[in-house]
Amino acid sequence: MGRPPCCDKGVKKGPWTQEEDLALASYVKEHGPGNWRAVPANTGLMRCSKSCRLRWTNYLRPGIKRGNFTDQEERLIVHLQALLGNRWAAIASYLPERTDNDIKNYWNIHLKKKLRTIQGSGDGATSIGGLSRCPPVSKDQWEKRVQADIRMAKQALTEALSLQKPSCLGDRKPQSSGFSLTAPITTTYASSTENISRLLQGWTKRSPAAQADMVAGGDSTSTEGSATVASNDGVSPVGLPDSAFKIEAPTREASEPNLFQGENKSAMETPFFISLFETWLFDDSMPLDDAAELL
DNA sequence: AAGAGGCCCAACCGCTCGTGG
DNA sequence: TCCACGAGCGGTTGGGCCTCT
Repeated sequence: MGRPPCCDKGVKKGPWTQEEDLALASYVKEHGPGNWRAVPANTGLMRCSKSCRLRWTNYLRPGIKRGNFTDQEERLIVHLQALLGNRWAAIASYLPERTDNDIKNYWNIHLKKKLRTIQGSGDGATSIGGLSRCPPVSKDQWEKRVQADIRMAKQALTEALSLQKPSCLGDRKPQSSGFSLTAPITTTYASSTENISRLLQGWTKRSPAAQADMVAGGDSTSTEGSATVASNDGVSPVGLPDSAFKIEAPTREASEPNLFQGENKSAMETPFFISLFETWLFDDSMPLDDAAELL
């Protein structure tokens, strides 16, 4: 398996120029993302395929929001990181408009520091959502605070998603029988030629038929992670096909979130965890401790 | 004003996974 | 079943910019 042979020799490295960006964007607009290996050859870019993909995914892709993270986004990241570990692509799938790279950077630069401060002031106990579970305030106070944080995060997430497809979020409560619509969707423009073509045509509204088409059509090239991120210019999460049940998530057995780091990235075997997670994330009435117990 | 140090982001590297032959 | 290859992910780093002294 080794490294791809594309990054060896004769490839340009370093910052991208405007011309290169233009060439890449034009190519993707015409052909859609994917088949990155063909990009350098067809555009004349002296970049390796990986570099092209990265540039597109993290910078050129439409719908990327740049700049400061909002409080809600920050909290959502903290909570998701506590649950999923350093699975930035998975976390990014819950944050439309943000790339995994952005989230990763933001975590490493800002949040890690913040959490260290928080935990440093506490007893360093296991935290959920980055908040010490043994804070100096009373448990009730602390729980309320956490609930408020979660509610804000949920609101931000809901807004982000509903901006793009309100109809799909009518019932946000996850169904116990399986996966809900609030989950990250694995079919997205970033990995779908069809979607990117549509997206670049500036479509902002999709008919139910088109949405159904996307779901039914599936996307053989879609995988997970950053590719699941929808843009803010019209692409939105859609109904989830069974085949899309590939979200990366820790297994139920793992009780310590950070143990998830570096573990096998195989597809999740059961919707159980996701269901629980979403229950926790979206159910105002679920006490944090209960959720933690369940996890 | 200028140098040092820190911060931040874009990009790269190396590994793993998925898929097709 | 095995192997090769393309794609994706997470960790790390280079270097520009900003702040402090």
